[in-house]
Amino acid sequence: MPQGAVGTGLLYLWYSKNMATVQKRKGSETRELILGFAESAVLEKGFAATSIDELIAAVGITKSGFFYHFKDKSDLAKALLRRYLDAEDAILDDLFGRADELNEDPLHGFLVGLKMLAELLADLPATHPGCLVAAYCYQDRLFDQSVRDMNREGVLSWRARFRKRLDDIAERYPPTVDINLDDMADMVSSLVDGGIILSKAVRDKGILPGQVMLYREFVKMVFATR
Amino acid sequence: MPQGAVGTGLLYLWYSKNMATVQKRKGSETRELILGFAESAVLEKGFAATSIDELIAAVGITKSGFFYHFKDKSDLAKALLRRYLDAEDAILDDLFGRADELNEDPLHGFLVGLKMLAELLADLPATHPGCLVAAYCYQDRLFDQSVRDMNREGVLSWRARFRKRLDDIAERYPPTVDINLDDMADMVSSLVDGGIILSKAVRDKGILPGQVMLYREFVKMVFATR
DNA sequence: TGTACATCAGTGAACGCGCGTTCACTGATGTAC
DNA sequence: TGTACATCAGTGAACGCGCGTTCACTGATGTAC
Repeated sequence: MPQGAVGTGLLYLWYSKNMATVQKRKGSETRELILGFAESAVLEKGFAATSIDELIAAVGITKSGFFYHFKDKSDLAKALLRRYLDAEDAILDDLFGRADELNEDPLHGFLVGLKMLAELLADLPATHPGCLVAAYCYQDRLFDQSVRDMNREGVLSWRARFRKRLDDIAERYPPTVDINLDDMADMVSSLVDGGIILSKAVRDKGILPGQVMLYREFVKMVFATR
Repeated sequence: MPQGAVGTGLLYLWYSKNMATVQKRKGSETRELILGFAESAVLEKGFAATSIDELIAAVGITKSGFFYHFKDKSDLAKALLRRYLDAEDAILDDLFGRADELNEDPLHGFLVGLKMLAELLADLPATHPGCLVAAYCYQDRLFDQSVRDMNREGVLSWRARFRKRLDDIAERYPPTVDINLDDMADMVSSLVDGGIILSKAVRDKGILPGQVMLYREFVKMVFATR
């Protein structure tokens, strides 16, 4: 989820280092640059308002150069989401993987992971740049079915990821209340996506990590050892 | 928040009744029609992709007719958000007002209100059409400062609304855990905005009310009478 | 080691369409006297 | 009750700019023999 900021940040860094000296780039590097600028533009203005002209101006190629990398604009949309979903997955795999290594109890591992997630979110330099899934949701009609399906699968993969953890926890710590674990898994996505919106709207980057910490509190109460 | 659906639905109804027989409309009715079509278009495709042409085609006036009602497109954006925020406020006032009448205990009143909110959301004919605040957040750069400020105030008014309730509850039922009540008030917005996104992405209208009911569970646990 | 050809990563010019905005004008209804 | 004027709710035509897309072409690098 924080990939927006991290990825974009790295790209800018790369850009200032490698572009200052004019030199031949590899095609895949240009493609990555386009995707990087496109992602932050889409999160700030939406897909329709992000023009190919502004992307090529930022990257320093001509329009035909763009169409060498993407067959049309909707191909860009697809590549953007694919890249975003993969990056998100990698970050969560890494983060919760590290949390698990530190702790073999499923509940404690999850709580540590949530804390690390909140800290990662709190350490972003500015407010979270946004979630592409959310952005695409609110521009649904712009995309074809394959993109909408990717978006759906993205959400469902988060559900599956956290549902699995909750199942492992529930096995050892029976819930103190009657609760739907799919809903509780979805709650992570809800609070992150909702928290991003609140942080952006209020312009207070603390709100998002605060919401994650509240979820952590909720988990502790649901699986409290009485 | 459900105003999107409810409002739009009513407008369509009005439209089919009153527009079938060609007759002179009052200007304010035309304006409302424009706003209704614009709102659902913006929630489906974003503001930039919503053209004045499509709105006037839907309403049945010429382009100049549009500019009689709105001085430019950004004036439409402003009117859209103003109307949305007011409608949302009215709905919440009404809903929690009714819940309070049924119950004088602040905790029980809140729990009843949350239940009613979840039911209202569950009873929508389709997935929730979306929250304009969230849509605008993800198209930030399209709007001027006054619109961004309206969005901010919208979120903060939800915080104040629910914070007040939580304070009243906490006075009678001391929280069982150490918790930031501002964050807990924001959680309603988070879960509603996040839940809308999940419901839209997964195309399952049950997710949103499910998230509200989880919040209700959380409130019960935080203010549990031991 | 040299040459032939293929692939990669683009360039440059042109295209037409849709967009938001402006301007002079209008016909029906409302109001003042 | 009749007339003069104002306001309301639009119309019609034109504007230029920016957009996504296409097409024929190119110069540098990689690969086969």
